Amino acid sequence: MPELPEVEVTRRSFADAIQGATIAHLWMGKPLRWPLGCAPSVVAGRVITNVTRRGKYLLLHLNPGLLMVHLGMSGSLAFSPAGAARTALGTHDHFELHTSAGVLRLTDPRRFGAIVYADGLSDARAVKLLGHLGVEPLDDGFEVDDFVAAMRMRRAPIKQVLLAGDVVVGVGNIYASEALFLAGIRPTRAANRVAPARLRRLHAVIKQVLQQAVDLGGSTLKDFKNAQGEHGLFQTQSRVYDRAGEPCYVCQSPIKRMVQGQRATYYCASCQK
DNA sequence: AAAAGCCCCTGGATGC
DNA sequence: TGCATCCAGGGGCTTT
Repeated sequence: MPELPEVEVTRRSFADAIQGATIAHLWMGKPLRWPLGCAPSVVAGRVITNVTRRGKYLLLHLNPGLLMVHLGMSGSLAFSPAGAARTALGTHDHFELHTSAGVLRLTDPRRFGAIVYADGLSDARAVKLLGHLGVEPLDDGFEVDDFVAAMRMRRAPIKQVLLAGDVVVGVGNIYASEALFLAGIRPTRAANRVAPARLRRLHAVIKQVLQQAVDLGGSTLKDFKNAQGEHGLFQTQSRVYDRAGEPCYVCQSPIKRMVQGQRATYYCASCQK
């Protein structure tokens, strides 16, 4: 589910509401991808000072401490303001953070998601999850010359390099296919065999497509909703993702589907070289 | 160092 | 209707 746009849309949908709140109680249901890393009672009484995002991780900054939230493939968060009615816990609800401002709940059927506590960003547990991440594509630090240089060092298929997240973060399976289409690059092409001019174009369209997706509230393929329960609209704008056999909007040839690294890739064989 | 596979898990869609 | 198979927004870990 959640790539950078969905995670960012989720963040914006509850960050202001929960900022400044005091944690009353943390509840964990079935095990997620990793253990929380502390006793749930450890965070009780702490204040949530801010909610930020790094790649596809949401970071709840506590005073003191840090809760790293990852939505995996099927996770979503829901925020219920204090006093508002909320549904009973369901089979797939595996985390709740009760605060003075309301309750933040994680629903994650597949349980690839995670909630991990660290003492701070320099804590080993945070470094392990965040330390290797590449640059943020929507920040000023996403510099075109650095991007081109980094891609020129990699021999793997360019789509896999995008997904790996160590050059640039947040580009997942949907937006990798979309960006490569917009840049006219075949997903299987070795990154170091892509002409610099096309890499520069790729740099531009990564920013463009991610920003567009954020503006549209993300992609809702099956079940994505932000923390206010609203779904996204980007999927209606996708040029290639999930369009196998349908005509390319540019040249009318049928969009192709293939598998790279156990993930589906969509592309136009005519527009992408 | 980098690349390629392997899993973790559940549910929905599809096919026989 | 029932059962088997395939597929799904991720990514750390292990092996080459």
